[in-house]
Amino acid sequence: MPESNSSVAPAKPATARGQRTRNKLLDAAEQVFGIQGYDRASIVEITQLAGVAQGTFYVYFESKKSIFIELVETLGTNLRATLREAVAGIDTRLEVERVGLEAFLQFISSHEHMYKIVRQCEFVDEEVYRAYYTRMAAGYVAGLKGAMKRGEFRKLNPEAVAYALMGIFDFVGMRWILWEGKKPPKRIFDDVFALVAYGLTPDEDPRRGK
Amino acid sequence: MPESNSSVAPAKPATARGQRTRNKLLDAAEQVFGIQGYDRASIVEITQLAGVAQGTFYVYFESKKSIFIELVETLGTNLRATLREAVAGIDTRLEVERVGLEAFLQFISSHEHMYKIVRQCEFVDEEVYRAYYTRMAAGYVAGLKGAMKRGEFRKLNPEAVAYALMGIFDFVGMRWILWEGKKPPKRIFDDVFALVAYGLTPDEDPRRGK
Amino acid sequence: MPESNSSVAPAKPATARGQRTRNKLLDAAEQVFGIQGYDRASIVEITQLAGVAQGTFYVYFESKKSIFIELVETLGTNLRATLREAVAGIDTRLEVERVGLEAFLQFISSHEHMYKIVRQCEFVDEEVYRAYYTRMAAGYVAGLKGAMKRGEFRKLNPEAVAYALMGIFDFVGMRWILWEGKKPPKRIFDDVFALVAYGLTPDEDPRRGK
Amino acid sequence: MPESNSSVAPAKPATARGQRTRNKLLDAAEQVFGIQGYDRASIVEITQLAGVAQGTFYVYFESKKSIFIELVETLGTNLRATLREAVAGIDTRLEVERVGLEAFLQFISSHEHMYKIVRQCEFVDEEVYRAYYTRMAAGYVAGLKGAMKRGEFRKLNPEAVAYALMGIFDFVGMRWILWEGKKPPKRIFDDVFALVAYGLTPDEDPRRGK
DNA sequence: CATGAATGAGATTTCATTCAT
DNA sequence: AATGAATGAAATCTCATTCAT
Repeated sequence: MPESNSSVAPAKPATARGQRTRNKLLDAAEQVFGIQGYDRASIVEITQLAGVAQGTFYVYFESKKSIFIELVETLGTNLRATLREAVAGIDTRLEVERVGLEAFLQFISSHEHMYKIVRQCEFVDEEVYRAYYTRMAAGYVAGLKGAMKRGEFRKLNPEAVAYALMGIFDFVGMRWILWEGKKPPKRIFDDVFALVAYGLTPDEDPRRGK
Repeated sequence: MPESNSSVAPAKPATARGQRTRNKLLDAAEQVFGIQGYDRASIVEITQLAGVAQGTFYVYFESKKSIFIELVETLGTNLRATLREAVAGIDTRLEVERVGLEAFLQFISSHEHMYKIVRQCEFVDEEVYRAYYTRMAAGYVAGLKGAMKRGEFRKLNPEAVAYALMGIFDFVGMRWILWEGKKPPKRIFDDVFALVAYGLTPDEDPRRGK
Repeated sequence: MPESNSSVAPAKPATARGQRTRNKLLDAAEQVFGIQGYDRASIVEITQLAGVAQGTFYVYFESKKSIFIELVETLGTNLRATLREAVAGIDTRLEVERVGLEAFLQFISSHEHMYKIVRQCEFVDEEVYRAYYTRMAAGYVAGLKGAMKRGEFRKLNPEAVAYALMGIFDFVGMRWILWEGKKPPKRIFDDVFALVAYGLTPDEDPRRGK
Repeated sequence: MPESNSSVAPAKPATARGQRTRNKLLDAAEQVFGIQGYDRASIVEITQLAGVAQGTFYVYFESKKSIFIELVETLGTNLRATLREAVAGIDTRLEVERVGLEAFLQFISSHEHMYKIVRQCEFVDEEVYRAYYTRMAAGYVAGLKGAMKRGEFRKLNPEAVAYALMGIFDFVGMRWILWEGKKPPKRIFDDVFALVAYGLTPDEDPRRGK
């Protein structure tokens, strides 16, 4: 596996046609990485699925690794944006959590490969992998701090809570969406959320429960 | 002269010397798979670390995949046994959870590679990967059902709760043990556990909290 | 990072340069398989003789086996075509046999490796091996039937005769061309042919003998 | 494939037990070489089929090649002896041929692997391979010369005839016994023999035909 | 006599990447 | 911008053979 040495870093495409080709490659890569995993995925397969020649790949991407990382980062950015938009305008934090969970499950339902892609990233570039969760956690922490200060949530270490919540969402998503192939039934969703709600809101909070 | 008929499935070693060699290989494999991940790990590296010749590997294991799977299954079995022993004799379920979390974090602290190994398994053999969590979940579910029946825990779907708890433990372990390199500070541990405790125990339960 | 999904079946070369490379490989393979036999032949040796890099082989052929089979089938097709052309226009069947034997010996004289290649095929792909002789026999049978119906040849089971003739030619070719390195002297050729002629033509046939 | 260097050439077994083990290995080797061919056959497989440990092989045989050659030579010797015995006491040469063909087909019927073993030999040790046919041919030549001198057979080059006959027998054996799995039907046998008979015996010979 | 552990050379195959066109 | 031929390093796996017990 020669490490690129000379060769200029590919520039962004200048023409619309170039832009299109680049996107075809990204889409194909999402499929292939999602199904085969990073190491088993091959550039040939990606280019074939994209319908271009092998050499074309290196017109747009520096390496296999670089397209993978771009993919992970794009997915992360999109997921966070989706969540932000989903909860915009909601005024109780607990409701934010409910809608957030809902939106998260929805997002991974329609990006079936994202799970595997993100997880593979741990082995491809640890830094990028951590950044993915670190940024996600940062978003949570901000929201949680506010809710704790306002007394909506118990006063607990916000980072601990953030990772706990991400863990719950991740595993529930894996169990039902990845393995079952569909979003969890309402009964499961409600119970997961109840656990979260009781865990987060102070006993005396009248709004608690649903 | 390859293109063989799958040759001969390696038998268990007949002598103590053989047993020793096999173990050296397993130990080396745990290191190498843990550091490099399945695909990047190479048999050469494993045998070098084990201090045997390359061909010796195939005296004891059928393939790279087979030693990996043996490793994952052994780790799973050991972890479950450790947890079982840790909580034996404890009579309140909440305390079981606390001790269980403690033991889990302890276990992965001393098997630093287990995390990555288990996660890689998703890409190596999906069935084995699912079995790992399915069995773990089954253990939880049994305990949770009892606690719910006795009124110690809220009545929620036990499988949902099992995966939620595994998710919490997994992510907290990742964040502190994997990334930080040490067990989470008491403050974090307590807050994670508080979240779980409030989430699980009914409001009126006098034993709740710590 | 092997353990792939059979990757991509090599397409026919798109450029003249590619076609040239593919042919160089086929030529080299004929030499190497002919001298070493299938199993002892190695891809390295073939590519070295062809003057290309090892990986280039797999640009044009799926596997060692596939190039070998292509070789056998090509040889069979060429031999049959050569025989067909050699006897075209000849009107007595006995003369056809004489010219055919001549042409056969000539063909293997100038394809010194063909013998060993075809024989190895029995161990590489039995079906291809049988097809080689089955097709050859079919050609014979057609001609023999006609000659028998016209009374030129004795009425004998045509398939039996076809295999007997192929056996004679094969063994005579082996004894003189393969082992001696040159075509059998006239005296041998004539006696072999006499045996065939007397065996095939009815006693009263005035044209019999030479 | 290391070539043996030191290590003493294995002596013939001293005990009856040793003799038994050696024979078990030879029998197993006949099976394995016959089914897999020389190169694909492995010592492990032979020893497993023989029910002994891998190392035991080298107590009795110097190498893979040496057991193979012993096998070929034994088969050749046995075949020739069988033919000799079958035709002993027969006084017309044509009848000798008929009975010889019969006996040949019978022999290979009951040594199903012999065909492939002998053919593989061409690629293992050319000298042994030629000796196999050379000796067989020598037997024929002797008999043919006599028959020709006595006027029983046409005067043709005896070696040419010998190889032609061996070719016929070989190919007929291949077509019916190897491929069909049973001896050729009487009709085929008779026609093959008729071809031979008419080819060999002078026209005026009153005994000709059947 | 017999065993089974150990070796290491060698074989096929894959694939990211480069480059001339 | 796009192509497809070519490369060569590296990976997994096989197996004849040796050796200590």
